[in-house]
Formats: sequence, structure tokens, C-alpha cells
Amino acid sequence: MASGAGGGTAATERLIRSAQKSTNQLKALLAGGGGGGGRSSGAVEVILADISDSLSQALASLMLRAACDDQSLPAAAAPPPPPEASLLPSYGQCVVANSGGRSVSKRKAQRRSRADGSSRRIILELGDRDDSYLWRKYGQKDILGARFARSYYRCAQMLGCTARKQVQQSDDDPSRLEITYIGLHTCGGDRPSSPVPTNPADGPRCDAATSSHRLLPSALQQKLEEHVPAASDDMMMACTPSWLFIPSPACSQSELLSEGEVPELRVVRQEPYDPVELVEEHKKPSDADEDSLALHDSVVPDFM
DNA sequence: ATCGGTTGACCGATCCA
DNA sequence: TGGATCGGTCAACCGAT
Repeated sequence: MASGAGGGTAATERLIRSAQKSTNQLKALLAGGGGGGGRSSGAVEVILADISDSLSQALASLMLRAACDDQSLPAAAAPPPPPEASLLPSYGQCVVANSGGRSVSKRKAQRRSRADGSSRRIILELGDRDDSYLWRKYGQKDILGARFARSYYRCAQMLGCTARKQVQQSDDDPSRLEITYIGLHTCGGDRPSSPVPTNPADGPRCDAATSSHRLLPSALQQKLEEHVPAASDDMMMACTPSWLFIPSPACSQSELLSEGEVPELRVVRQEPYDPVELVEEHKKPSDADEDSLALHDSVVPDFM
């Protein structure tokens, strides 16, 4: 929480200006006829990534600020999460109310601190994407009000690792999976990028025949690492060209989060990132085209 | 034989009358 | 306050490799 609302506003403005700048670059590039062939195409991709990055961050910042305003939950009022327990330390100090879709009962939300001490939670709503850890499924449960059952996984990379995750198909968009991470990885890394080689050429760490392990693309990892620290200075928002963090609507923090907890984060896939080889096993064939369309639509957020 | 997913049962937290 | 409800977990079972 390095900056308050004012800092967030300034940062948002910077991000939008950055997007504008990149847009102009793109215009110039396209006006030039794209004669550069592959080189030009690469440049376009880079610029698009920049634009999307900036816009996503700006949007996230705006969304969070709006949420905070609505909730009258001063971010500074919440106790800071333990640094070692935070993937995104300052995130979600403001939490919006349940925003429709599947109803999230108070009971459900309050249970989150039950399992172990590290009740902090990150919700990744990333469709068919997976992280780099090895998970073993240990249960599945029909959830009241949810169309799809929730699956429960625990980290199987090392015996005794306390990390777990819950995977549930989105009611709103069945092609998307909502992944909730609970607890810390005691198997050597606190976040998915840690145990993963940053070079995709290194290949998967695990047996390719096992569906549970996939790599987080190195580019995405780098982006995460770049943006996560920045996010705490920036209204606690972060995103990458492919991911947008928004506060989870699942709970009201003041009511549901005990001291030391880190509120939920929701990551919504916003635009193209296509590590096809990494996600193929979860990819539903019928979703491929749909995804692609949606991605293009979301390159420029609506608020622009 | 081993590994991992499925599924029914159970436990405990929370809700509500 | 106690029964009802529900989410989370356990563990036996089964299929795939």
C-alpha cells in the first residue's frame, strides 16, 4: 500500500498515456504498410502487448478504486499481510461485494481460513490455464448454487506441501476455470513461477504424460514478476498482457478475513496469450475459436 | 504394481429458527 | 441452543498405464 488513491490516479493516467503512445506507434507502423514482413509483425505484437498491458492495469486500477469507493473500505485500514505470505502483498485490501453470477454465501467465504494457518488465497480465473506445480486431485464436490462441481487438488510436488487449489468451472462462462489457490507451497516455492525454468526451451520439468504439470510460459512469468511489485504501488493492481487482476467479489474483507490473511485475488484472462503447447490438455476444442474471438474483443477495454 | 481420478461418507463450521 | 445445511476432506475403489 505504498500509494493512496492519488497515487493510483496518477499511475492510471500514466498507464493510459502509455497505451496511447503505443497505439500511436502501432498506427504509424500499420500506416507504413507493414512492409517489414515478419519483423513488422513482431513489432506489432510487442506494441499490442504494451497497449494491452497498460490498459489492463489502468482498468484494474479503476475497477479496484470503484470497488473501494463502493465498499467504503479504506484500504489502509486493513492490516498488511505478512510479506512472506504474499504473492501480491497489497492486493485486495479493498474487496467488492459479490457481483452476481454464482452466489457466494457468507458461510462459504468464512470457511476459507479453516484448513491451515495460511488462509490467504488467490483466485485465478484463467480458463484452461494451469500452473507449474504438480497437483493431485483429492476430492470433488457439488457446490450449492454452482452449476459445476468443484474439484480439490493438493500439491503433490513434495510430501507435506500444504498448498491446495480448488478448480471450478465458471457458471458464467463454462469454458473458463476458476482456480483458487490456498496455502503456501512448502515444496520450495511460494508461487508458481519459482520452480519453473524460465526458458521454455528447457521443457517441462515433469513427465509430459502426466496431465498435472505444465509450465507457466516464461514470458508470462517474467511479466508477473515485473508487474506484481509494481502493483502494490499502483492501487494494488497488476496485470500482464494476458492477465488482469481484479478484487474477488467473493467476500467482504472486513468481515471475512482474519488477521494475516491475504484477500482473494481474481485473475481474469484479458487478451491473447497463446501458450498452446502448455494448455492443450485442458483446452476444450470447441472453445478454441471462442477464446480467440473473445481475446480480440478484449484487447481494448470498454472504458476506452 | 503404481498412480491418479471418482465418489460416497464423514467432519466441522456456519446458519437459522 | 440445537438441528439443518453445506463446504472441505478422507479413503476405498476403479481404471489407465
